[in-house]
Amino acid sequence: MALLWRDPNAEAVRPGPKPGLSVEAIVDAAIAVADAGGMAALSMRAVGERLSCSGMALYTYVPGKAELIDLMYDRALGELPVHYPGEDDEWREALISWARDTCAFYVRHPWMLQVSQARPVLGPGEHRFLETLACVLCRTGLRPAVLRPVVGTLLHLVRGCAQTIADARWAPAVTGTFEHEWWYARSRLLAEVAPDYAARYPVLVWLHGEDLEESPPPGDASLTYQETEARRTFEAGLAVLLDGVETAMRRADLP
Amino acid sequence: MALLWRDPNAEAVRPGPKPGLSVEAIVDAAIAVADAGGMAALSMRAVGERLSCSGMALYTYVPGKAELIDLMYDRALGELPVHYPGEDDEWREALISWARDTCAFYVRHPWMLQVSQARPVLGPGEHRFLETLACVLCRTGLRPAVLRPVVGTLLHLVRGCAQTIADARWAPAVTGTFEHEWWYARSRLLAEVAPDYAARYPVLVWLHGEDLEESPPPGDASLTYQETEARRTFEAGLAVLLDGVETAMRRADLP
DNA sequence: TACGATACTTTATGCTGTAAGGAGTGGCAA
DNA sequence: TTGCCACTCCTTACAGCATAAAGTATCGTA
Repeated sequence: MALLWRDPNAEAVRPGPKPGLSVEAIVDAAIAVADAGGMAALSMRAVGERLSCSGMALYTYVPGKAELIDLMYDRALGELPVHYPGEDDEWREALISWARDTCAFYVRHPWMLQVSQARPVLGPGEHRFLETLACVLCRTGLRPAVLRPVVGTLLHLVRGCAQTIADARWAPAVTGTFEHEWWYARSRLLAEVAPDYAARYPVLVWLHGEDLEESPPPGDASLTYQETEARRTFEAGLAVLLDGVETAMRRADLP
Repeated sequence: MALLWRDPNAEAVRPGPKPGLSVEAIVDAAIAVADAGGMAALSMRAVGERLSCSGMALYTYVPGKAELIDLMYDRALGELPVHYPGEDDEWREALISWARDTCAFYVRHPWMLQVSQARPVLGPGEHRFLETLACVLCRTGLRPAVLRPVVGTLLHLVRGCAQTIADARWAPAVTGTFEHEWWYARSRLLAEVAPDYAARYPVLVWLHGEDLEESPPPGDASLTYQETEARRTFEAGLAVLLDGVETAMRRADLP
């Protein structure tokens, strides 16, 4: 896709009325729409409205919605940092920083998680993004064949956690109820409809402690229980994963 | 949601014409539609067509599309196995079996991955599913506080890999091109549009070897390159993660 | 000045979920 | 037996979606 790799400065003088818009402006507006209302709110009309023109006007600059989404995807990735400095033996700290930045990024732009990876976008933004991760990972000294699955696993963890956090934040807006109200109503309904709960799911009850029955535990009051739990999963899961990478390094006789 | 926990055998005799449909039949038909055409093809009219009735007839049995999706989600989870036998010290094998079954399940029903987790469904199917995983994990002897993030991380890995595999399988149907054609066209385009590729992304080139330039490596010919890579990520990523769990067990002075 | 390319609009088509209202069915009380 | 009415299912309608097609306004250039 030539649009992805186009040079924004190359402008040809052509007959006809001056363009009132630009691909850049359209992509930015589309990102703003998707950030505010999610992928579901991203319609050509909505983007056009933000730019004070009809939805059809966009088709002059962009072939269709699919291509616009590709452009949004690649452009948004550009806001991520590129360098994670540090010595080779500090790869773990760098990787944790990378993961936190990337997770926060996906939470900021949850619609990114709904872009199909069926045919990777292959734009400069995605390449830059993967190059950054590869740079950090190659400090471990592991071979490409070992690192490649680690790349995928890290991405799955980061994206999964970001998805959960984003879902938790959207929930009140979508369902119209706050978490504690919903939680209270559901647990009461559950006790009514499945009175033998503790007997049917003993291990689950053990695993979650009393969470399903009592109110959310104290913590950062600005975060929902779901989000707190998702962040715990992120930090602890990342630590477990990196422990596994260290095991692989030990097996390969690396420091 | 009482519909989720309803007893299918409890039938009340009521006036009026005999119902020609049932919630079960509708949910099954909806699952079949979504399996065949993805979440995008799941419309009330499409489900009605499969049952030889209008889309509006479904509203007699189900309050709306959202509730139907919840029912589909919970019912589909019922087809997963519940028991993963073995001694306590064979938890690793059991967990790998669980992960493979679950990944294959999500690949069979990719629409499951698009069901929002904003407000968990809380039906019997989901509880059974999580109880199964908890049963396998508690064999490690680790404490709930340690295991809970492992549950989340495992789910993220399995779902992420399944998503990638499902995307790879859908790609030809959606884009109309086979993987090798698409790959060939894109790499030619890439070389044209970014001639300095190897200089701009040196570490990425190192990480992927010559993948971006040569044809897919030999392997199971029935699988696409993308899917092969996704399966490698799954197996190797799972191994790394379980190595990390073993590290945690060693720290806790467990066998 | 006239041409023709470009920018943008309006209109139309066929999808979507679902609200509203109408027609037919059949168990039960009178 | 008759009438009632809860119930099932249908048709119609509406707003919103992507986008194809056609029409109009603008402006560099011959």
